[in-house]
Formats: sequence, C-alpha cells, structure tokens
Amino acid sequence: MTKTAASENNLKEINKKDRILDAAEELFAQHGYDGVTIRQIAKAAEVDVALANYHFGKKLDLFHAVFDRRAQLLSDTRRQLLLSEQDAPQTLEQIIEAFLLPLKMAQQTGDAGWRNYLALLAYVMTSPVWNKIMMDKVFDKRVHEFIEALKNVLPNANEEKLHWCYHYMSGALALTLAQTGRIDRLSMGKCESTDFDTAYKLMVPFLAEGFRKVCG
Amino acid sequence: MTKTAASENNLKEINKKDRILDAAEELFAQHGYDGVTIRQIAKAAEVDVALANYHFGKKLDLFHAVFDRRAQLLSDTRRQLLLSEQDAPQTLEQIIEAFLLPLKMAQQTGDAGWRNYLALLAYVMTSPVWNKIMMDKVFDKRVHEFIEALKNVLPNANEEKLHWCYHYMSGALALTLAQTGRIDRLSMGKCESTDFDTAYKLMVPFLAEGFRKVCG
DNA sequence: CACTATATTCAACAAGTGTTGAATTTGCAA
DNA sequence: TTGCAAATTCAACACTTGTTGAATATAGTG
Repeated sequence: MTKTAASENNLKEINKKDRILDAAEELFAQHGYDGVTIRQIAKAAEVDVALANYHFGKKLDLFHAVFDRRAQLLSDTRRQLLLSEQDAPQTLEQIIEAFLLPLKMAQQTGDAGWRNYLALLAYVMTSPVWNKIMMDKVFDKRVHEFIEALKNVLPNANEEKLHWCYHYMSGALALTLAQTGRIDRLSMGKCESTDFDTAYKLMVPFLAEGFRKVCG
Repeated sequence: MTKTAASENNLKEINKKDRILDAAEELFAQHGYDGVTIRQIAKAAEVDVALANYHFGKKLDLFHAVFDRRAQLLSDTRRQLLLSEQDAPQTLEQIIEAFLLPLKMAQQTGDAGWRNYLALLAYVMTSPVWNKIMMDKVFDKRVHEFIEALKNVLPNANEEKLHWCYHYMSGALALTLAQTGRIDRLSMGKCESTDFDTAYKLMVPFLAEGFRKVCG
C-alpha cells in the first residue's frame, strides 16, 4: 500500500522517511537528478528540508537510495524467473519475456510507485553519466546470464551481433519505461505510454523475430 | 570544418558565437539541461559568461538554439531520402533505412559535433519533459510520413500495432544515439557505442523482421 | 580620421542551492 | 512520572545560480 508522494490522497500515516523516497523517486524520474532540488522533494513529501539530509545524507546518497530500493528486488525476480524454467527447454520468446519482466511487474501491481521507478530506470539507462555509475553494480550479472541463455537457443550467433541485438532490445525497453507520452500524441490517443500490457505483448514477438533474423 | 568545443585543438578562429553553441551542445548532451551551468558552457567555449546571454538570451533559448540548429537539416534530409525513391516501389528495409538516417549521417561525416548532437537528440527523445516540448515541433511531420509509407508495404497492419512497432524502433535508435558506453562494457570491448556503422547495418534487418512479424 | 553599431568584458544583483548545528519535539523503556 | 535516544524543526551558513546594465573594445563605413 504505497502512495504517490506528490499526490494528495489521504494515506499520510506512512513514514516520513518513505514519503521522502517516494517523492524523490517521482521527481527524479520526471526531471532528472539535477532538475530537482531537495527543497522540492521535501515540499512534495510535506516534510522539512533538513529531514532528507538527516535520513539519507547528501543529495547523491538519496539518489542512490531511491535507485537501490527496488533495483535489487527487480534483479532477484529476474533471476528467479530464469532459473525456475531452467530445466525445461526454453524458447527464445520465454527468455525475452523474462527480460521484459519490469513491464509485467508494473502492469500487474498497478502501483504508481513502480511506474515512477521504471521511468527513473529509463533515465539512468539512457544517461551516459548515470548509466556508467549505476547500471553495472546491480544489473550486469543478470544481463550476462541472459546473453548466455540466448546463446543456447541461437547457437550460430556470434558475440558481437548478440550484443547489438540485446542493445536494441534494451533501447526499446528503455523508451517504453520512460513513458514520455509521445506515442499517445503521435497515435492521437490510439496508444498509451502507460499501457504496459500491450507494450509487453507486442514487444516479445517483435524482438524475437529480430533476434532470429540477425543471430539465426 | 566544425570543432569540438571542449577539446583543445588549435582551430580557434571560428566565431565565439559558434563556440558557445558547440560547447553547449556537448555539455547539454552529456549532462542534460539542468546539469549544465552557463558558466560551464562559457568556460568550455573560452568566452565570458555574459556573452552567451548577449547572443542567445536566456538559458532556455540557448538550449532551443542548440537543438534547432541541426534539427531542421536532419528533418529535411529525411524527407529528401524518402521522396527521392518515391516512384520506385519501396521495400520495408528501405523505409527503415531512411528513418535511421541520423546514424548514417554521423557515421559519414565523422564529425564530433554531429555525434554530440545525436546524443542530445537521444536526451530529448527519452525525457518526458523535453520530448513533449521539443520533438513535436520539427519531427512529427516526418514520422507521420513514415507511418504512412509503412502502411503501403504492410497493408494488413492496424494503426495501433504500427505505432507500437515504430515506438520500439524509436527506442532502439534513441539508445544508440545516446552512446552510453554500456554496450562497450557489457561486451568487454567487442562492440563500441560510437560504431554507428555496425549499429546501422544490424539494426535494419532486426527491425524489419520485427515489423513483419507484428504487422505482417 | 571620426562615427557608429556590434561584440565583448566587468562587476554585481537577487534568488536559490546543498548542507549543517543547535534547538525542539516525539516515542518509548524503565 | 523520568530519562534518553530518535525524529523533526528552525535558522542560518557559504556558495552558486541566471541575469543584467554599464563600461570597454572591436570592426566596418563615411
């Protein structure tokens, strides 16, 4: 039962500490690290400015705290999903599905907090600076496991093509997580950025065929 | 004969005004709008702080000036590329190639200025805030033209699937333009973020097959 | 040369930044 | 209750931010 920090629903019984995390999550996701001030976060969380510092230290530490909070859970769930079907012969589609888990996750929980976090993840994925600092520490192991899994179902693929295809997949995923609203505008409302359900369903076959063509 | 502003080659005869644009382009692309101060830009351009304001007005105006400088040229070239082959029956691959032109462009010129601009474009594409403000004004027409062109070669596709597939393509493109360096680290040097040549060559068949699968 | 418009520098402003230390309140155990 | 540690507020600091107006330099024209 989390809550969007910047919204004014009446579930204010939760921790001020958590309110700060929620508010920071939403604001960082929308405006980036430098686009948000601690005072804005404090205001959105309805909390004193100094409290963020008391709980999380410096601004950069708060950013890391926000990112790490759900990163580990995401990474762990991904591994579970992969290992649970390890004995069964996996199809290319199943492997990709496991990697697109974040979409499924946000879609199932329907939680605004998770939606915000995924936008933050997209921000980190696409930023040259933050990508280098934040992505490697948690997600690298899972990515290598997935590349290995892909090798099994695409035995003729060479390493370079495999990595480029993974890169394309990662890009399609990142832009989806970002929820920029552009697809809404371009399609004149026929598609919605937040419709992770459809995004997930169409993305799997789209990517699978691409992999087969280039790495088959 | 442009020049990277933050680098120290000896081609300093060019305009201070242009030096500001070049420096801003590089810094905005790397750290985002809020991550860069006018003083940093001025320092990189070896120019007084007030000069940026004199030439371009407010910081936001400078940002727009940087973005617009190459946007129109990019959009125009795209249309040329599409119309030049209008009479000949186009294949799906040709249409996608036209859309991935930015890659080809930077790859052919080998210009650092263009590489910086493409990273800036990726920043705007993936940011919820900037996307809404900046993308529509220049690129929308071209996108609609491309969607129409796709309908011709994929007559059975419905509008919604078409837009989602375009969205995946856009994501793969954006992450490539961003040059985050992640593919370099994940592949342990086997791939390079700045290798637009390979990125382009593999991306076309990858995307084309995805389109065929979902919209065929 | 003088004249003028443009380009560039200098110094400074008001507002906002992250951060801190001391004071105050709160929650909880004894 | 009292005592104590954690949580929270208050006020302020040193510094940086974007922006501006006046002063100076530069370049081109008559």
